[in-house]
Amino acid sequence: MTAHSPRAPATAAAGDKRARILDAAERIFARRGFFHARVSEIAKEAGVADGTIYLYFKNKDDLLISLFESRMERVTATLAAALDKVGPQPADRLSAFFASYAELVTAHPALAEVLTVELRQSSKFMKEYQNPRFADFLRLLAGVIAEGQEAGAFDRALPAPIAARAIFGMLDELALAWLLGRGEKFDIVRAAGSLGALVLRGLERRPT
Amino acid sequence: MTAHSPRAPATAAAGDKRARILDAAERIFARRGFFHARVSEIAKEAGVADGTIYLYFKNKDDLLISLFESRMERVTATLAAALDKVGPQPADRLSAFFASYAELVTAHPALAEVLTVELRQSSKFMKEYQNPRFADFLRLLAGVIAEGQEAGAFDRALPAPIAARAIFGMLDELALAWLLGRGEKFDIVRAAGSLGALVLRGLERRPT
Amino acid sequence: MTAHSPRAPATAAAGDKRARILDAAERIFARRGFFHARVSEIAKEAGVADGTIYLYFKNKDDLLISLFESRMERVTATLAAALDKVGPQPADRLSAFFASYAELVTAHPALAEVLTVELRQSSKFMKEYQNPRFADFLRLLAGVIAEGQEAGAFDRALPAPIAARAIFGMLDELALAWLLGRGEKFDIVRAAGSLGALVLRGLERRPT
Amino acid sequence: MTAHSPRAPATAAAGDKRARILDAAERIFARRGFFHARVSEIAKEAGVADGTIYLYFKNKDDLLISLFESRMERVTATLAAALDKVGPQPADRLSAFFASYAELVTAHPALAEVLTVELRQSSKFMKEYQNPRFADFLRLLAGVIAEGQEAGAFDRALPAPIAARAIFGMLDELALAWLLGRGEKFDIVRAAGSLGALVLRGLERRPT
DNA sequence: GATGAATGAGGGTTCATTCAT
DNA sequence: TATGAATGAACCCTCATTCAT
Repeated sequence: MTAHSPRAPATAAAGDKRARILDAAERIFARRGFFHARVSEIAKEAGVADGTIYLYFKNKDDLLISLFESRMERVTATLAAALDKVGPQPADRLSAFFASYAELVTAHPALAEVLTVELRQSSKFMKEYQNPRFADFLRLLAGVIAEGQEAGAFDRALPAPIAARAIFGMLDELALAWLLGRGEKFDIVRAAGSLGALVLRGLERRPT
Repeated sequence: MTAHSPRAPATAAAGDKRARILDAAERIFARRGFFHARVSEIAKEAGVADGTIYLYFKNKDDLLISLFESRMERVTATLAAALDKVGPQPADRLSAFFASYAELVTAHPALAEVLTVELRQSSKFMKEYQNPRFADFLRLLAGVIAEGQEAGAFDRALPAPIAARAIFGMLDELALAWLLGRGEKFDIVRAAGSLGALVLRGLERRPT
Repeated sequence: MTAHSPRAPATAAAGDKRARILDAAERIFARRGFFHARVSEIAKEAGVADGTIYLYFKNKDDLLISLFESRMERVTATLAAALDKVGPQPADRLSAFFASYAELVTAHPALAEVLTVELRQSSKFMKEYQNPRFADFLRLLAGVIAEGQEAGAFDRALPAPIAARAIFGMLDELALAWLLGRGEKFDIVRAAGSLGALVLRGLERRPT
Repeated sequence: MTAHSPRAPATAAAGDKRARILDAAERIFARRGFFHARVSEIAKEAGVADGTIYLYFKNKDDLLISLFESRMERVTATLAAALDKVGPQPADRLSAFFASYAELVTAHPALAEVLTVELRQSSKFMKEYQNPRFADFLRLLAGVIAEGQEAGAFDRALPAPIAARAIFGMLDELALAWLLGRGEKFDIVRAAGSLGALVLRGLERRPT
């Protein structure tokens, strides 16, 4: 967990440099994939020396983890802000989640590619690392569902965390299809809207 | 794919060898991940010499692709067989798909791990390779949905191929959560059942 | 020295097979060079199985040596025959040697390429192997010069074996230039004629 | 050639490193031959890590080509300097060329072995590579002959470039014989002198 | 802090050779 | 004799990481 990264950069330049490396890593990881990405390539893209990366990150794995944490934090914050803008109705909040996620993907495709594809790369990442930022993300989504269940609006058959996980799977796969579907890029925002409606109908309690 | 399999597997043992290598690769890829897996490790697991692998597969990438094709073919065949056993009702067929997928995951966790995680590994795999077996799989699922739409049972708001993709994302993520959730292994078959019901309610046309 | 090659092929087919392998090796060595040539490639070109080559030759090195011996034997025999056709005059004999060598190169470019280039390849060939066939070749040429010296026609300043070696160097380099000079192929027969005349003038004793 | 030498050899030691690798390659190639030489062996001989070689040379082939260029450049410069010391008489200049070449071989046998034997090794080297340094060398020698022809001292029957090539062949073969003739090492300087005289007599125009 | 030349362990792949059939 | 599938030792090269400057 980037224990040795300067958490509180002494100077603005240092803080700037860490961010520049993360930005570069995002582009290179998206373009080449984690394993094919070269540390020297990232350094070049960031405009720093190879060795400089090791002043901010313990190693290449740590760079991926730090990138993931940094971006996932932003994603969760962005979605949380979007949820804050809509009313307390569970249906509205769930719809907003779907819409905001799709907009994020279109606005930041490199980010989406890294989260979608590279997230599953490092065995360290998948098996050892506990991934607290992703847990935060899932908690936000599960919260929306749990609120709906508690309010009596949503069915309780499916535990909220599992429902959240499944919904993330939907959105993630949708993003992947959109990112890789070179020629035939469908309208992901519209598709997310329809999917949101589908899930909503599926969750809503029927009047007996 | 494997353009250059030995001219003619003269003996049964030779024909067996390709399968043994694929089985070994499945286990090693699941255990270590594609990039951390060593070709020599796979050879050892298969009980063949390193060089023998290159008699059946062009290179390590080709081994992954061939493994994926072989297994995805089986998965699609298994699911198709399961669909054949249930009646023509779209709702029954979709439910059967969810249930069978979850059963496959519990019956073949190494296979599931490879399909779930390693599928997204090689950039060659993700970006260059057209992936016809996965297309077959999606076509099977999309077919179930399209039939429901044509029969007037399912809503037409979402194109069947996109719905299929999203449903795959759900199941894939569910499988991943189940596979990696070491301690807290939930009941994936039950969860898939609930998810199937959810999707079904979401898809079904409401009487206005 | 191909001790284990069947010196006296029991059947015509076997003798044929050994010759076919040598012919194939000549073409492949000329095309690819000794080190880049694959034994399996030679086998394919010869229309035999890989293992068959090892029934006739101890190993790849032995194949090169056997090829060299076989061809050098022919070359020496051809040149000796050419010398037999001209009179006993040393000048005529030396001229005939130059002319015949150039004609051999134009008639058998693959052979020339192997002798010219591959001859210098294997360290075994260059340093360990005593090369009796090449010694025969040089002896033939040195003999022509020695006869001239003994007859008082040629100068004795240069020992005949060294003169022979230098003349071979001339012809060998001329052949190499001709073989590799893709576009600008000069007339090697004419050039050899001029060179022969030059050497002749250089060797002839001047009337003081 | 070596397209990617380190950006700027900051220190003298770094500039030295490329030269040390070339020196080591010269010794190892001479000892083992290009194909049997191991890159790790050259690195050890040079006192650098294996990977360091790839900072200065693209690959093993490039190392051979660079070595050849470096050495041939020196050889041509040395011979050109020797020619500058003698007068303008074509005969003197040609004799000086023969003598200087022989002296070079005795002074730098490893260099001579590489130029003589390894030059013909790589098919890339022989067939694809244009070999500008060898062309410079031949041009120097052809220039001496052409000057003699223009001055009316040498016969015009043989084009100067072909004569130069043939003379190189003589000297090259003489060097090879001397290098490999373990026990019976003749006096190459004396032999080159006699050969030079022979060629000179052969080239000189006779008074009719 | 910043640099980037140097390191060297590690691995995918090739291919001469063998041997059961 | 002939085959060709199988072997496995050997090697070139890559690239994450270090450390002297």
